[in-house]
This record gives sequence, structure tokens and C-alpha cells, in this order.
Amino acid sequence: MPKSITRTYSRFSRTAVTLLGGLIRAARKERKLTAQEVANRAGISRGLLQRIEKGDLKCEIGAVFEVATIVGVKLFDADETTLATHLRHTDEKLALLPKSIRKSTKVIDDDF
Amino acid sequence: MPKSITRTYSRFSRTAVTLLGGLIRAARKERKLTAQEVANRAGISRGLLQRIEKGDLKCEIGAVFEVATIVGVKLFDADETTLATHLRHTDEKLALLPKSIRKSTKVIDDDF
DNA sequence: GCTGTTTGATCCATATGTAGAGCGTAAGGT
DNA sequence: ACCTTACGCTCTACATATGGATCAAACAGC
Repeated sequence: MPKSITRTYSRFSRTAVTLLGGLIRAARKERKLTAQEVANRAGISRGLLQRIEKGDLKCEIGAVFEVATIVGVKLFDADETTLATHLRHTDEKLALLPKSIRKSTKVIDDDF
Repeated sequence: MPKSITRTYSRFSRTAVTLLGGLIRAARKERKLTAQEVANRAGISRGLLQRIEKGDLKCEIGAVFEVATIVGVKLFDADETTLATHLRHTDEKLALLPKSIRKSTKVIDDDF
């Protein structure tokens, strides 16, 4: 990032990541797994795992999802099969939509 | 990462992130939003948004969630209120679990 | 058809996320 | 109570993700 950009996150995003981290931590402890152990399996450092569990917004999503998977936190409340289905469905959806978006004279409402 | 570490991700994680990216793209187009526009609102670059929609595993989770929120992709299939509830519940759970995990002599099965 | 816009891809520079090690503290098992 | 180990936190160095600019191709609207 060229200029030190202070990114701003919506409260929802922050809450969601924090929650995910909490779920991960809870799941890890329930499974009686050591932080080091999970980190090893995920191929990340213990420090990173700590940040993930703490809800740090600036971690690789890959690392976070990997950890979530390892400790058994299901994303999208779905299992792998469902994921694949979603994927296919998404593709179909995209096929129907225009590939490029054209603006005319709009004002869009930011709501969340 | 000190030494060029080639991180390895489970197929599940890769699928999940790809799916999320797809959902985001679909949602964005459905809402007739320009990539540039969403990027601006999320406070990220258009390039990063592209990578997110493509399912790049190495993006900040904060940026991904932010974009997801903006285009209306709900995480955890839950709204903000539910998230907060989950958060509280997670905390309670954690309070009951031991703060530290003690290993004895176990072998854990890696399965996924 | 033409025109202006969106997109996808690439390259570069730099801020920064991550690994690693090290520390003190707290906590679990015996 | 002891002793071991998991934890939380810090610091440093380095690989790299990100922002910004640019270009060509694809597309929507007229």
C-alpha cells in the first residue's frame, strides 16, 4: 500500500470477524487442541493464530478459513457438498447477469 | 513471512473462499454496482476487489468481509443482531472451558 | 455501426502482515 | 506445592499484499 492507508471497517465486519475468531477459539478448546498444535496443522505461526482468534481484521482470509476448517467451524453454515452446490448455482446466476454494469443516473443507498 | 513459505490450504478452505468471492460478484452485479464503486465504498482498490471476487486466499479478511457486507452477502447466514448474540454466547462458552489445554498422550485424526 | 465505460491483466513501489524467537505469567496435572 | 507447558505479549526482519497507474479488450447504450 503506497500511502499509509487507514482502512475503515463497518461495525458489522468487525463484529463478524470477532465472532469468527471467538468461535474458532471456543471450538479449539472444545476439541482440546493447543494453539501451537492448530497453528502447526494450519501451517501458520502461533502468533498469527492468536490474532485470528482475537478477531484481527488484517489476516489472510485463507489462514482464517483454514484454521476454522481445522477446528471444525463451519462457514456459511454449510458443509463442503453444500459449498460446491452454491458454487455451481453462483455460476449460473452470473451467466444470466450482464457482464458489465452500466451506470445511468443513480444514487445508491448505503444501508447496513 | 521470512522464508518464502508456500502455504498449503485444504480444499475446503479454497472452495469456501472461491464461493464467497463468487457470491460477492453475483451480489454486486445483481445490485448493479460497478467494481470501482464497491471498491471505493469498501475503501479498497479495484484490483483488490478483483482478487477478492476471484477467491484469492491471501486477502485481508477485513477487506473481504467489508465487501461482502457492502454488496449484501450475509456471513454466517445471520444479521448483526444475531451476530452479537452469538458473540455473547461464545464468551459464555469460553468461560466454562479451561483456559489452557493440557496434553497427555493423544493422537488426533486429521480428517477433511 | 460508433462511443464511452467497465473490466481484466500487468507492472512497480512501499507499507505491512507474518514468522520466529524470546519473555513473563498463568494454569493444569500429578 | 511442584513442575511442566500453554498462553499472551513484545520485538525484529523480511517476503509480500496492496494501491496506483496503465493498457487492451469487452460490453452497454444509443
